[in-house]
Amino acid sequence: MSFEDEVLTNKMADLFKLFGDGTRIKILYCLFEKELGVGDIAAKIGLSQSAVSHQLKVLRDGKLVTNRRDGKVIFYRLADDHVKTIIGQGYEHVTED
Amino acid sequence: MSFEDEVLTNKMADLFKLFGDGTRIKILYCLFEKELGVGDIAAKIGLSQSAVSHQLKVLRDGKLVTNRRDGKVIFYRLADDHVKTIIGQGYEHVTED
DNA sequence: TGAATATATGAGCAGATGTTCATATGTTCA
DNA sequence: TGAACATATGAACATCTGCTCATATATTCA
Repeated sequence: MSFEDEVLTNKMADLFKLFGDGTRIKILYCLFEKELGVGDIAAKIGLSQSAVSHQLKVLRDGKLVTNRRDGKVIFYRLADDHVKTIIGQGYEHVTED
Repeated sequence: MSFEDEVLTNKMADLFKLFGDGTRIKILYCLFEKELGVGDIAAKIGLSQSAVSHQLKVLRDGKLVTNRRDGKVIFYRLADDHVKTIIGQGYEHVTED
């Protein structure tokens, strides 16, 4: 990485910004095992449907999650394995000694 | 990780928050190779001494950097290898295809 | 078609964030 | 000691963020 690459450093900052919020971390962690509907996520983390939906949009725009519709329910899942890897790194750092 | 662990998820979010700003990413990247004084960092990334100093305080409080004084200069360095690892993961994610 | 259910979205607001400007603190050296 | 240099810090300000509330959109099924 060339340090002077303003675009690249900002892209990285924008990526980490997505992980820099408790609600979004919880949403992502919810989806570690299996896809879930919006209502399920909201219930699990104890936030309103609206708040979760707004954050899911942020995560969608950031390409960290994808979704599919099945009837009335829209199921969300993690977009790729980097999400798990990055959260895993954060977890390790935070839980060290 | 127990998902319900509000404290843990917030700690993780606070960690990622540190990486979620272009200026801080640049500062951290500056320090990949060797320790640097505040003035050097400011010059490298093209920001005021004050702005850099403020962000260094944030990084210090977050335990991502440490410093030592040598005469008039205060040298900063990365606190541990997790910093490189986490930025590396972000870099990979951002530069993929 | 119309009611019920699930999700998305826009406006508004309070709190957080990052920069600048001015100034304080700390160190060296003549 | 006092001037010069390096860094830190506080206040002020504009911008960004994440939530709530109200409402729109989409789907199912009687």
